Amino acid sequence: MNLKDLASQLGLSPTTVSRALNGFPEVNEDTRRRVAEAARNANYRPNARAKGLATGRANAIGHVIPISSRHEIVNPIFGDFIAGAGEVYSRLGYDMILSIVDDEDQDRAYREIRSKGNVDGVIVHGPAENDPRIPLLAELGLPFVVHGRATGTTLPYSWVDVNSARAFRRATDFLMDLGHRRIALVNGLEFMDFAIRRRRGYVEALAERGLTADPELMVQGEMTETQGHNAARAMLRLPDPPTAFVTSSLLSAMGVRRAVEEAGLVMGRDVSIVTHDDDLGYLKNGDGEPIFTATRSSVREAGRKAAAMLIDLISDPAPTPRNELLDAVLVVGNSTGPAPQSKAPIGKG
Amino acid sequence: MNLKDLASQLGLSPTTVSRALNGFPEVNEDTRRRVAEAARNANYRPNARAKGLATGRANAIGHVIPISSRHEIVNPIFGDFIAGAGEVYSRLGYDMILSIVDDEDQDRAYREIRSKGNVDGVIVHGPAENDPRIPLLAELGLPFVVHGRATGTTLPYSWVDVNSARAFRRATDFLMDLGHRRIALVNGLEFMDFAIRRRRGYVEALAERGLTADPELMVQGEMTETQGHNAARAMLRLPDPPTAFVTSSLLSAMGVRRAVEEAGLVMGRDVSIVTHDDDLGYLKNGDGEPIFTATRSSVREAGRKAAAMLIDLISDPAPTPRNELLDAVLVVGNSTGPAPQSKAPIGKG
DNA sequence: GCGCAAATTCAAAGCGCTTTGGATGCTGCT
DNA sequence: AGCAGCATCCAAAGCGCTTTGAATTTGCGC
Repeated sequence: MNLKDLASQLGLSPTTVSRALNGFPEVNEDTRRRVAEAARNANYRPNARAKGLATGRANAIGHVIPISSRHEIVNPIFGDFIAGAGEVYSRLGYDMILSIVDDEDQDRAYREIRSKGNVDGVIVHGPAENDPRIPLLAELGLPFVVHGRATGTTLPYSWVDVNSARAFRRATDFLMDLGHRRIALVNGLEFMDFAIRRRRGYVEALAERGLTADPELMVQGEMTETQGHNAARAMLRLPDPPTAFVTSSLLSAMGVRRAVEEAGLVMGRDVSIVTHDDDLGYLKNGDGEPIFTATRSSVREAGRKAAAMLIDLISDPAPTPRNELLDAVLVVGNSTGPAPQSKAPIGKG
Repeated sequence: MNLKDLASQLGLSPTTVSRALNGFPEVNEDTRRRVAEAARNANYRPNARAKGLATGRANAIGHVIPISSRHEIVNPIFGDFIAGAGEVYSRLGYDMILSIVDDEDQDRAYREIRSKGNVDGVIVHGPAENDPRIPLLAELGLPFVVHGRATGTTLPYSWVDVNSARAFRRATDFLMDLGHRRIALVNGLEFMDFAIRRRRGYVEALAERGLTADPELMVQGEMTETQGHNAARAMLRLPDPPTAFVTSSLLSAMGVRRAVEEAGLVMGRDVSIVTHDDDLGYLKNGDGEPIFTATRSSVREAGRKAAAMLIDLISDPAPTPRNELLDAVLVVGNSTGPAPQSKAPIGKG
């Protein structure tokens, strides 16, 4: 069932039917009703490709997921981001096109997307420092919104990001207020922009109180349970072990907790943990009362915001870069408590 | 830069250029080379919409992700499945179109997809018992492959699935071989097909040794850390607590472990755990030696298989249903050991 | 009853590609 | 020389929609 069929079935021209369905003013209200009803009955849906060809708009947004051996980006947060964005897309009649692209092929992939013309814009995931995709997309003239920011980029561009530095500064401050001085950082890979900012927030908070970050207490890596476990186990064996941890993900925090318990210590009493929590659908920080004290910011919400921003950008004839900085809230759970009195570890002065 | 431009730039007709690029035989090899080179230099890429319109094929596969209040399917395994499928798509020149659709709208969504004509086929995710999508898609004549199966469906259809029943039978057998008799099941939601099969495998294994499944030792729910924790905590307080757990996901298993440790018990000695492990990129069951004894089957691999199967199905003019049953392997980690001698719990019985 | 503007409707072109059904030239054979 | 057969190439139609420009109808003031 196509436009022509529908039109001839109604005894109208395709022109009129098209206009009736697309809400143009120059069509009689009676006719419009008739058309709408016939379309509904016939279960008519305009062919997306033809529509796209005719209008020049694809009504679709692209997401390019880099995948590589360097870092496994089949990221737990990706699903939630997509879900948030998807809500907006389906509400506004957009399709979402996903491309899984090898890291080295990114340049080619974006150019191809551009010339294939099946999307009106793209969302950039997981920006790194000086991310080359930003100048590339600007050059290609393809509208885009970055989920995160890219330190070092001078070009203006649109983004939605969490105030990572601020979140980690608050987390660190919170621990210092509780008397902690040896605070470890279990971070994501530090070529990723968010990880850079988180470390900065952590380092600055320490510095403000005259402390310097101890390299032995900072690790970076894939944010997995194992990472947290390995890092914490090693650190807790140091001569002067940390009394608190700041971690970049709930999974890492869970790993830290396991190491804490294996060491015969009690979380929230002997060792405190503050984690960042992306508030994922399937990885909740407890239902109701939080398990971990955390800086929380919903990735799904970020997905919604980014999608809405991009569509806004696309429909604006002379778009100027937009951006939105989301603040994480600090929720207090059972993983934090006052620093243990420094009955200094045995054997230490 | 479009076909016409490229053609006139080469002094050829669009027809010839099209044929040259698409590998038709009736074009001179010299011409073909010239065309190919010019296309490369101009960074020419055929417009996907126009091509689709002309050929009637979309060169895209749809994935409809149901999202609902009933169950949060922003599923941790989804990302990995997509990654696997995406590899195949990009290799074969297909796009992946994701639709996030409200549960109640599924019927409408599939019909819409059908008539919008922007995909050549779809992958069905998370089939439930008697899943209505299967007859619907068959009726619509839209090629599809199911990730999983749908108990109760009589129509033949194509699927890729893990032998869940067998995996859980083996897991249960393994524990019984170690002497366990009180074995709990922490399962996914039992309107999902995989959960039904897992329970069946578990129940059958018990029955084969003359045991009947104790309803008190079976729970179903979202497979989260909290679920595992809550379930295990409750069960470990029973007068006759389980000595072993079979869980449906690594996250649940992590929750069970936490409850075990909170109860002052040792995993692998006092309480054994076998879990199913989807071998996700960011949620590894240890690196190298497994943490948990597990039935392991890569969801990413399943994604690859399903994608390849669907494309195969699409290109076959008279497709007959295909299917592929993957077997999970049992990997032995540190979470299992002989059942403790029944020096019944202190203060009990 | 006439002219003009507003309200409706339509025919046809065009989006960028593929594909059908010829053209055109050339070779080799009779 | 004449023709079949092959290798190449091309013009034009068509995919299903939107949109431009024009035609037709209607309403209204005089």
